Amino acid sequence: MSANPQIPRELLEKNKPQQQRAIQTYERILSASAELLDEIGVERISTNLIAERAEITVPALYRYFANKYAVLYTLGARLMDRQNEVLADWHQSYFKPHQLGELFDNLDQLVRTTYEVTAAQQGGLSILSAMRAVPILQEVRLLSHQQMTDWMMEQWARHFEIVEPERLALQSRLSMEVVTAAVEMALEDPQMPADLAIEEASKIMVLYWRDLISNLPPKK
Amino acid sequence: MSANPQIPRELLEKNKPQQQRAIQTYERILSASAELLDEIGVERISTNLIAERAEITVPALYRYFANKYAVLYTLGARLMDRQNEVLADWHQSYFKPHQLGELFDNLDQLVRTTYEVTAAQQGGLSILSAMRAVPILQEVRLLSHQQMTDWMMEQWARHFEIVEPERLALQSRLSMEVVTAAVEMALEDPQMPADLAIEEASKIMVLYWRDLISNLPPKK
DNA sequence: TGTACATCAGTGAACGCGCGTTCACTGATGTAC
DNA sequence: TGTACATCAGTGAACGCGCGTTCACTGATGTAC
Repeated sequence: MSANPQIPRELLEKNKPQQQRAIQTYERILSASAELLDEIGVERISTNLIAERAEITVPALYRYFANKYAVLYTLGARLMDRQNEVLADWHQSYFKPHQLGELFDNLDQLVRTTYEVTAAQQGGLSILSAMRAVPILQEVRLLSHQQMTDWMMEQWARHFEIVEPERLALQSRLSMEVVTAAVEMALEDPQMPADLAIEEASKIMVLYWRDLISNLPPKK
Repeated sequence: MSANPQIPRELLEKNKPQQQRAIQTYERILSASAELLDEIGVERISTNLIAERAEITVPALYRYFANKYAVLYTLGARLMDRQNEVLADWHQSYFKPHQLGELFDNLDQLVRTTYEVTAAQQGGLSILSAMRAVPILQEVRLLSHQQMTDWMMEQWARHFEIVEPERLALQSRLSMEVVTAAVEMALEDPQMPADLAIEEASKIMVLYWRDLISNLPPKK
């Protein structure tokens, strides 16, 4: 999990679970929290309810987490890490500077996998919205997106002459937000046809990035 | 304010403020709530804090609102209405079936005005995130977006032969989400250059909608 | 293999506090004649 | 213009409850010899 120096210390873990039994307890806390986030939202969740759902007592929760927000932080960081891993893997597979067509042909895979990873994480959508709604958690998402933007910039700068780095940074960042928005839209509205949403989001991204490279000189 | 039949009755208003003094109280409640949402988030806000900030007693709040969520609902509905009004006005001004170039030339105005309306509403960003995070409020945003999607569809269907209505519906809906995502991104990250974000979001929309009409037959 | 000890994991009971909401009320404003 | 009455607006005090967190503890697991 990404241990970032800019995250307040009280959100980080207290005792790490060491024995088998403890790891199970730890995971049950996270899993119960994810369930409750979906059911009642971040605004009604409580350590009492989490402990009850996880079938432990409250002080057991405080053995591994400094407070309520540390639990939510851990869920959030996990989801961010998974989403970022999807992006990095995809880049690894399809970013070939002399054959950018490959990138575009497989953009839908990136969107689809991001969707699937988020859908697969218990309470994924609720975790995302909790990260936006709770001030102390807002930085988690922000930092994660900023880091990924920087990373993407590097990939491009390695092979192309970047004329307007600020604009490329924004394009990268905005792309992450657009994909996330499409995924959230597909997940939150039960009537929404997910496949079509993924398809259309991919189309947007292809148009947007094709437009960029149409005037991007390769590095001499 | 949009009085929608699908919104639970307990969110709707109790006594409407009638006298001058009462209207002031009512507005002070909303304004205090918006401030607190920004400062501590939806998860820590309480009727006690709202009343204190608004310099009234708690039962005065309960005169006009059935409960805590009704206050948040009112803030949310106001913001949605303003955003929707921006979209409708803009359509009114620039949607000319035989000169679609006008639409594209002025797309940045739509994004910019949406940004400004959201930035101008006290606590705008926090209200948006609260609507996503609290289950009972989720429907407000969803219904509002669905209604606006339908309305947009109508505008297009009046002048063009819609071959794939489901896809156009999704394109309309996704466009709203993308613009909202860009606006939220610009508002939530203090380092973000808002102008550039607006510019890029507009570019995405132009590319996306140009691509659509390039193969859209006019109505015979 | 047994046992003494150290460390890890989880519990029972309690705390003070702020929460959302309601009640019976007083005070302010508007209106009919 | 005055006054009696109706309606609107806001208050003081109280309620029971679940909240987040901590304490001193018992029990389970691992390890050294």
